[in-house]
Amino acid sequence: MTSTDQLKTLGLKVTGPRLKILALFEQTDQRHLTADDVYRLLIADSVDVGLATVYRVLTQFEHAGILIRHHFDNDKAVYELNRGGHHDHLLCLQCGHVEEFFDEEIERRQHAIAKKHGFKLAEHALHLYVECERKDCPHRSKE
Amino acid sequence: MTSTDQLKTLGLKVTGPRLKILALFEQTDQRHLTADDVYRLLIADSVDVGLATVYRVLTQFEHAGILIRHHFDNDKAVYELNRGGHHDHLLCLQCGHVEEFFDEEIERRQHAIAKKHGFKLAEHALHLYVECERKDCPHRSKE
DNA sequence: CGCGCTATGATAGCGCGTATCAATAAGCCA
DNA sequence: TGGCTTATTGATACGCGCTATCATAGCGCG
Ligand SMILES: [Mn+2]
Ligand SMILES: [Mn+2]
Ligand SMILES: [Zn+2]
Ligand SMILES: [Zn+2]
Repeated sequence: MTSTDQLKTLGLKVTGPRLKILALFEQTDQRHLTADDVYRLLIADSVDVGLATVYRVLTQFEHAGILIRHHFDNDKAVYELNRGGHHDHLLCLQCGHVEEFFDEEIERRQHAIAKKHGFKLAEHALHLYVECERKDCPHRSKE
Repeated sequence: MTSTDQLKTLGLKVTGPRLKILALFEQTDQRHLTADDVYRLLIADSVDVGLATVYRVLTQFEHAGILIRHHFDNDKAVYELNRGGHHDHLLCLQCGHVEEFFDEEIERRQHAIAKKHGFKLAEHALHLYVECERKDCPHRSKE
């Protein structure tokens, strides 16, 4: 399905900013982007967009299920394309490198724990903060 | 060990605000407090303290290992007394009720996952967001 | 005590994100 | 297609949590 159709299906008007932001997430190799990342990348690509619009569209896309928002332990939220498969994150404290993982058993136990306490698990956040073993961190990219 | 001795041992001057804040965490039944919670509780107890001091002391206590800071998925950080045993948190989305748990197997797997990816686990955050089963949430207290 | 230096508290500032509001443009219908 | 209605955009002001600044107060030590 084309991006235009995808927006229409969700009842969102097909506008320049929405198409550009969606295209950005589909094309970039950086999976996890902050609002400011998106804004800068668009500006650098000569797309004249406002920061407020970026924030609004990201929120709309999140509510529409196109994007997923995460709040790692820094001050800014990051978004990534919702590719359907749930995963959790491992983050290097030195360089900020982000890696994804999924552990069936941990997922199972989370549900069991919630149930044992008399609740129904709605969502969860599992963030593993790690340190590169070597002094010269192998993951030097910003991300 | 008395609170005064505890502060001295840590190389912190024994001051009114520090003693009062420490006493507050040791006495209150609310385990997890925001900076503003602490500020309001002290003011309500006729302790004349500044908000900036509360923020500073909480940070110092965290670095000293007296307190632990958490960032649940709202905008403000919460602190709790470091009672030695690690635990993770389960949070009700309806009423904000917080419950603590510890799962040996999940802890083990977190280390294994970090290792498998070539890192050493430094810390982690595991937050289970749940919904009360009943419409009339059983946990109506604020926290 | 009395001195040096840290701690305090009022307040200004900072960063991320949201609300406001006038101008613009998407979608729809004739 | 041309106009009309209404959602969207973008510049900017604002809110909130927290930190920096700086003059004053008070802790600790001789
Ligand atoms: Mn991811
Ligand atoms: Mn706790
Ligand atoms: Zn998970
Ligand atoms: Zn844990």
